[in-house]
Amino acid sequence: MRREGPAGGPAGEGLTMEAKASGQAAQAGPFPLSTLRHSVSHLMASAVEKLYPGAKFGFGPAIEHGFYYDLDLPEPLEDKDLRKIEKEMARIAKRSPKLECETLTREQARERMRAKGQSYKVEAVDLIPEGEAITFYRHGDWEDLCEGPHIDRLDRNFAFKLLNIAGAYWRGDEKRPMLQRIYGTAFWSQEELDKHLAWLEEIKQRDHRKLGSELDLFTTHQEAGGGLVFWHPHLGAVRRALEDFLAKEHTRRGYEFVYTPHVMREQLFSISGHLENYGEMMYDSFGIEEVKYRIKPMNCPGHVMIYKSRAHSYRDLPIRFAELGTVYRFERSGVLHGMMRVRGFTQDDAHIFCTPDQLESEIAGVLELVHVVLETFGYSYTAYLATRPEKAIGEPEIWERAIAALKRGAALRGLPLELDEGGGAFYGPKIDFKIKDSLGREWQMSTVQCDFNLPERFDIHFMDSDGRQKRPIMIHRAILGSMERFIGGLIEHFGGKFPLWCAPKQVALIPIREEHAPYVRKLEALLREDLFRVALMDSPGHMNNKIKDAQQLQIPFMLIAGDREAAENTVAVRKRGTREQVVMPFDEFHALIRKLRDSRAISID
RNA sequence: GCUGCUGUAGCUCAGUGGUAGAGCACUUCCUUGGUAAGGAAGAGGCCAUGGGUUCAAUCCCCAUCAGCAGCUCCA
Repeated sequence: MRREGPAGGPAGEGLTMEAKASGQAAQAGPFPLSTLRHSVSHLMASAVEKLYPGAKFGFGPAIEHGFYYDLDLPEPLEDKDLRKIEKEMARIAKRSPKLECETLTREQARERMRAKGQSYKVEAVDLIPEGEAITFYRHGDWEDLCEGPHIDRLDRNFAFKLLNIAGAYWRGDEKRPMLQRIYGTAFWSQEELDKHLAWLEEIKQRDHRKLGSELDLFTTHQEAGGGLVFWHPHLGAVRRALEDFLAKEHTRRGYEFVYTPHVMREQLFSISGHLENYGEMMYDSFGIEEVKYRIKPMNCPGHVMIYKSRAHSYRDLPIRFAELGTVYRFERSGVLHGMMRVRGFTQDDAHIFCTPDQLESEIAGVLELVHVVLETFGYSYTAYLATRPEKAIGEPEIWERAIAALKRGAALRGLPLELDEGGGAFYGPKIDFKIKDSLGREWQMSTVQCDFNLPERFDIHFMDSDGRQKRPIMIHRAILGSMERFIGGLIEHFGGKFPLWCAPKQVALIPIREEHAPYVRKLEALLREDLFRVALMDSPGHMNNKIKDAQQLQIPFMLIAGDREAAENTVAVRKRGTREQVVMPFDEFHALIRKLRDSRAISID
């Protein structure tokens, strides 16, 4: 899933100084929030110039949750410099609050920027389209080439904070110089700023890498290599629960599970077009008895092999092959990120081979499954239609047919589609889903892709009712995307508080004294027999300590048992995140959690 | 890959140009406790790896590996 990062993800990196912020926050001020933020980025730039004479400026737009400014400075900035800059900003806002606008001709603008040695700005002047006004905004003795608009005065009431420093290529091009980017944010009130900072803090607390170590979920290892995830038993349990759920939903919808090799002859990927179009993502070949092999970056060729293994009648179609297929892709070291961006991952992949007539209803079927699965986790979503990218195979007419089929499939489900121009896979167009998590962040995961090309390349066919060999169509689709990315996202979505059905441990058993251990061990046996995952905390030690441990591990239910409970066959039940306990017969508790589990309830209340 | 930063006990982190500490976790003993941390003792480190500078390097320099904030690119 693509991370539309909250901590200053580039909402709109323009070639102009235009603020493209969504301005999602309530507009409590006299100007739109994005206008305020854009003005504060100017204020920041002027403070930087004061503190670091000779600074050169790039772009400094407002973005989704704040603003940034790209700067070329002789020295690298440190975090503590941000506080210094903030102080200087406050001073400038008080001393020269008035923002004024001036319109210049292109030549004047170029000359003025050249005179100041602002080489990036000189370039920026030429990026302004013909016929558009070229304006400068000034406060005090600092001015910036900028389209505006801005707030009128910098001494209005607002609150701001500079957040972090990072490198950013000039104009987003990795072949160009790297500038220093300062991210910050601003609001019309201190309360709103505080709320935003609390949100950022919550994101930090829920970071899957942090929870991953606190809850003993997964690790990566320097000695094993970056981007390779080791799933510990706790996360293994989560994955197992998801896989069981998926297997049921797929079987119910006529999918059949297959298993294909992880390495295959290089030639296969040459036929499929992967080598040519996806080669830079693939690991080098290696020889087996003089023949070149590759680790697979995708599962499709393997599924085609199975399809090709015999002749098919139109009566066989659609054929739906599903596989939790593990693939390996080269990712540059700097992009690796916990479980979210890795080099080896498992897709909940499937390929549907169908006739042209079946295409739309099959697409609609996939969309239905996507809905059922995402709903189970409480995700809302938006669907995007991704069209032909620059690097693509297949004739444009074929692409048009596929796009039309996706549109009609979505229409069958009444699913509205946003457009993602040029975002398709090299072999066909697709519908991608962006989900919104409990912190309001958007991620990309599910995908449905139409493919007229692989059937052609592998020359697969079916015998139609008219006695002619025809070409089937392939639909590639993944619901979760990758287990790694999806479950990494789930950790953050739930903040480690998994629903009962997929929680690593579902019930903690805590005897009050050691002599109550046999009773809780008896309960453990009953629960395990019913396939519950139980944390039996019967080692010597104090009850309070065990309660603390169980709470910290976010175990949904704690059962505490002493003399009374053992005598009456009851349990004192304490729910995750609460301090109250309810005593009930064990059987009643058992029935309760069975219902919660089997209904895959999101909440344990 | 690029820019900047980081790597000390299983985890979170102190610290020093003369080869190391805390809390939690772990082990053992004591404690028998009714809803978030009982007490004591012990064990645990080639200070990421490889080079260099130095009488001497965990500390300074270089490279490599891994991580962090981003950029670029993606499930």
